This record gives sequence, structure tokens and C-alpha cells, in this order.
Amino acid sequence: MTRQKIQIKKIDNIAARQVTFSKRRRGLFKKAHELATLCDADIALIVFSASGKLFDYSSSSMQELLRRHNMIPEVNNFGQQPPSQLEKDAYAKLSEEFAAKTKELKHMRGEDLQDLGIEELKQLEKLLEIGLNRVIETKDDKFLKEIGAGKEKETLLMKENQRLRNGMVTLNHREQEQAVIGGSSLGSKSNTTSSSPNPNSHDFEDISLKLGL
Amino acid sequence: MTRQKIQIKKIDNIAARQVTFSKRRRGLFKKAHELATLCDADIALIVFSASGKLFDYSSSSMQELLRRHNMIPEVNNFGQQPPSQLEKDAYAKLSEEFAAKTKELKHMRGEDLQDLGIEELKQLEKLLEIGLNRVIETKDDKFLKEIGAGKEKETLLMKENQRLRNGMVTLNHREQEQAVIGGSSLGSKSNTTSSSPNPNSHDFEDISLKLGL
DNA sequence: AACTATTTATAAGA
DNA sequence: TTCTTATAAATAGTT
Repeated sequence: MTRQKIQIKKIDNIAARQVTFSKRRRGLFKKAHELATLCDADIALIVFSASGKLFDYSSSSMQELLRRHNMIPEVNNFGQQPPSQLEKDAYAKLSEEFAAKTKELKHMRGEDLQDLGIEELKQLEKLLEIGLNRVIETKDDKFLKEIGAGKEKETLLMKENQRLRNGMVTLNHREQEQAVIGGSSLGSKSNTTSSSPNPNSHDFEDISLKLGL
Repeated sequence: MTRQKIQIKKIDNIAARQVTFSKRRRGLFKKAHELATLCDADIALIVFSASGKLFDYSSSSMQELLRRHNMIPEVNNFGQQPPSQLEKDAYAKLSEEFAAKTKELKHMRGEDLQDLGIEELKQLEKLLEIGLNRVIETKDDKFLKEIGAGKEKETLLMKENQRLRNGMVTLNHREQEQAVIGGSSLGSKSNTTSSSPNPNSHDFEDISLKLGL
């Protein structure tokens, strides 16, 4: 593909094949990672070199991915050994909780919000505001410690100032929200169209979570 | 990569994300096939789109590949282990990821922040702001739909107004933050200690953008 | 491992 | 979706 175009067929020269394997493997994994990140896709990639060495990548839990994959008719039942029923149950339970946490985390990041009702969104907003304020507070504390005594006063003032603004903002926002509700001639029809969150559902539409990976 | 270089982070625009997904998915599968062919490697590639659609490729038998993979849990595990052990490994792995998610969730709620550095706190703050804005936006949309056509205009205006204020708030906050930093006689000690608990990750150059945006 | 001349992949735009 | 096109990336052959 560069100094000269090549045919896509097995490379005869062993050394050259190994070199190409290394280069292209890196490229492939990089591309997989980019696709997963850019498009929020879940990807599992398994590569065995001709000599049997394993390389793998998974955008999230390889276990979960394979498990999901397993549930799809096309390529099902691999590695079947019936563990004990107890183990299955334990794993299934943990897996469910894992899925629920993943979903919750997505919601906090502002993703997959369509299935939430207004009440749920309000609660979520509150939660986020609280979390945000705590984070800011903690961050400011650390700033103070790093800055030291010299600029302490000024910084404290600024911090306080910031906190005030932040508080006012929140208040303003709330007021406005109320205004919107009150302004509508509908009154309290907003009865949480109750989209049941259903943490245990089998639709694994949401997975992936790349924070801190 | 072409008309303009892009950052490797989740594409916000949904349509654009889908288009990119289609294009890159094709490219990825092509590359996988080329590597398998050129270097006589065994490859299994599983991709779930964000909407849950499955795409997969395997240079040979997916079953066989996965079985082999199953037999090599982490790194070079010669000597087969009894199924129970494999199950335990899977459980342990999932459990680990579960713990990581739990911790992250705590952080987003503003708990257990002491172990985070300033840079991490900043990223977290950004993440929370983005999530909060998205939640508010979604909530507003739902309000609009419930309120109906009668008051639509006014509501839209109020919503817009609110959005503007919110935007300004964020900006103000950022400015202030910068002011605090600038005011300190310390430079910014960006440490970027990307803590990554993911056991499967391979080193890519652009890990720094993971937390992104 | 590095170096480049080319080939590929692909972001935007239509 | 598909095509086009300007550019960014990947990489084959070489050192």
C-alpha cells in the first residue's frame, strides 16, 4: 500500500509477514479503539498470530460482549460447560447490576435520556447539581492547599464569589423552570409519563463506558 | 482524517455519528480481513452499534476462536484450568469492573473525591456540566411537548432564555476558575495521571482524550 | 526502529 | 445512502 501496492494474499516471506503483522495489528487495534470512542460502539477484537500468540481488545467488558453476542442466534454457544446453577445465578445477578450501573452512569452523562420521565429528569438534574457543587468545592479546597498562604485571601474571596454566582444560577434556573410550568395552561398534567427505568431489562442497548479506562 | 483532522472523542451529532460508524466499520472489517489474509492470523471481530445492532467477522470459526480465547483468560495461561476456575475468573473480572463503575458513580455524586487530583476533578466537573446541560435540555424538550401548542411560543422563548443564561453561567464560571488559577503564583501543574483500571486496554497514543470534551 | 513514497482511509459537503 | 474530493493516516519497501 505504499512504496508499492500489494495483493491481499498470504505473505510468503516469514520475516516480512511478521513485520507486517506487527504493523497492521497495531493499526487495527487503533482503528477499533477509534470506532468505539467516536461512535459509542462496543467492540471486541481477538487476534491470534500465526504462531498462536493472543492479542485482544475490548471497548468495555469482553465478558459482557461475548455474553451478549452469545445471545444472538448467529454465533451462539461457544465454550459450553454448565457451571453450577449457583454460579450462573450469581453471575447473572452481578451482570444485571452491572448493566443497571452502566445505565445510570450514562444518564448522569446525559446519554440515553429519552426513556426517562420529567420527574426522573428533575431528580437527575438535582443529583447532578449536587455532585457538581461537591466537585467544585473539593477542587477549590485542593486549589487552596496548592496555592498556599500567600494568595489565600484573594483566592478565598474568589471562591466565595464563585460559589455565590453558582448558587444564584441554580436559583435562577429553578425560578425559570417554575415559571415555565406555571405559565402553561396545563397545570399539573405533567404526571411523569412514567417510563419505567426497569434496571433489569434485557435490552442491553446501553453498554460501554469509557471513563477512566 | 481528511477535510479536517478530528479528535477521537464521541461524536455529538447523531447523524454524523451514524455516518462515521458506517464508514469506519467498513474500514475496520476490511483491515481485519486483510490482516488475517496477509499474515495468516485468526481474527474475531464483534461490533455492537450504539443502537445495539450486531456486526461481526471471523477469519475462521467464531466458535473455535472464542473457545480458544476462553482457554486463555488473561496472559499466557498454559495448562487448562477446570471450568470452575474459568468461571471464577470471569466473575472476578466482572466484579472488578463493577467496582470501578461504582466508584465512578460515587465520584459523579460528589462522594469519595479525596483521592482525586485537581486535573481529575476538573475533568469530572466538565463531565458533570455537560451531563447537567443535556439533562436540562431533555427535560425542557419534554416540557414543551406536554405543554402543547397554546403556549408554545412563550415557552420556547423562555427556554431559549434559560439556555442562554445557562451558557453564560458556564462561561462565567470557567472564567472565574481561570482567574483563580492565573491569580495563584503557581503555574498549572497538570499531571494527567490517567488512572485506568481497564485490564484489557492496549496502549494507544491518544488515551488522553478518553475523558474528552 | 526509522524513513518516505504511495496507497488507503475518511471528514465534509453535495 | 452514495459520491466526490481534499487531506490525514497507514504502511510496503528500504536503510
